[in-house]
Amino acid sequence: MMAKGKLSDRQRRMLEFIQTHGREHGYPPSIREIGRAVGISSTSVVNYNLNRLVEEGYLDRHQNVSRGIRLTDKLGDAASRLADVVRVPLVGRIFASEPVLLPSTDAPMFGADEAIEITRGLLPVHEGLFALQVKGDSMIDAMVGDGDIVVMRRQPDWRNGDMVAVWLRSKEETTLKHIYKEGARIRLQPANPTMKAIYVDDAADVEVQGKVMLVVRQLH
Amino acid sequence: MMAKGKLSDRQRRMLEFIQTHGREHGYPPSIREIGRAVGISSTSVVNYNLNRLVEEGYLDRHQNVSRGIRLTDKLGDAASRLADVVRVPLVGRIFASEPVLLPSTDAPMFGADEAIEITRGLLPVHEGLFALQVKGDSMIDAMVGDGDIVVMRRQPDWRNGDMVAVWLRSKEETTLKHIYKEGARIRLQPANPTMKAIYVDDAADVEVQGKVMLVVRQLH
DNA sequence: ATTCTAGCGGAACATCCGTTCTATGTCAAG
DNA sequence: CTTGACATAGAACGGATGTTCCGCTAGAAT
Repeated sequence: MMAKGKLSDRQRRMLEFIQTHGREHGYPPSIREIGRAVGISSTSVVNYNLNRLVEEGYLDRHQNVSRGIRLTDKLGDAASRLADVVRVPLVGRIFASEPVLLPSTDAPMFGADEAIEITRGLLPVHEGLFALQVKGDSMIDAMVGDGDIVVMRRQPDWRNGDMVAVWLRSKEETTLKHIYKEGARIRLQPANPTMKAIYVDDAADVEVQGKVMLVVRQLH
Repeated sequence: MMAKGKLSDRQRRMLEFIQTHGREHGYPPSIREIGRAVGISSTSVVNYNLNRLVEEGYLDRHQNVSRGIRLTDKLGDAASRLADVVRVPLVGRIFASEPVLLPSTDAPMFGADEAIEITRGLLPVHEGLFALQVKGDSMIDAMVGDGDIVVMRRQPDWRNGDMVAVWLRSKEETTLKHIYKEGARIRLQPANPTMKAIYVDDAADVEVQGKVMLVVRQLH
């Protein structure tokens, strides 16, 4: 006998199929389609197990409605919750030796064939974002390595402690640093606590290109 | 006459209804439901306008399938691209001084109330994943800082060059390193190229806890 | 042994639903 | 005015789909 709260193998496969079918087709499967997929010849058996899944809280059903099935979020299935994503254009690369290439227009994604998708929950803001891929090992003091993707927000203003991409005019160099205003001068603090800060006397020498919101490193 | 590429008021309302219906019920509306919602008595008229919307690229339709409608992303609707998300349980924290806390069961998300959502495109695999938040600055040689989130895959085997979380039995220490087998001994290479590798003579001394797939750093 | 329940299979049924056909009206082009 | 494309309405048809009923089996409970 099947213990309460447990799912049979068939029921697990049914859930998985409903999940997959919804993702691939945009609508739920019919009873007969479910039966065909998991190897049940009788529609009444599919119906029976669907009702069991409703009892266990995995499904909602609408009576007398074709494909009237909805997955609940009991499985933690992403498709059932409104976790939508933000599409961030990948506008280029970032070197130490060049200023940040800012997106030329504010028109979102216009002509940007490359982009990465980030779930909304990972980002505090969702507008004015763009992404750059770091080239080379020059940003190691910011704990950012070769190939890492930096998601930034285009904004000229900043607050103490923000991590920003700055272009140092005198050095002709782009770096990622935490920025602090200390009286007349500006302190640029590496994220790596074992490294020392840089002090800039002339505030006009630092050009803030954007505020870093997220760093993503993909390992293969 | 209706200009090419333009939508009539009816068609706009149809699109909006299909969108809303999908969000509220989990499945698309039938032709008659659409007609009722936008004030069309004839099913053939709804059918006609649906085909027009397909021509304009707003819809996909499956023939002879009830509710066989899917919205394309032409409207920029987030709901149409909300399926590509993987939910990764955030099972704990990772210290240098303790072994990695592995998820006790393989049952997905069991009891894990905390989780992060990652878009599928960012991860090469979507199973057996769990996430840990790094506590402290002890992983700086892996370019991983305090508060960073490490997404790992539970797997005992590894290949040369993989970045893995290892527990060094003799040192009683957890680190994140690139791992290489060099003859009898094992080389553990920090991600930071300015730092030196560690060599372990006894292969039994290293216990691979998981393979690192992704590192995410959120700046506030 | 008997009873009861969970689970399965098959068939019949009513309805839901997409498709198709015919008819009507509108409006601009000829 | 005539023509033709476009849009709409209504009705009918057939297949798709959910529901229900009956019978069967295996195993646990009595």
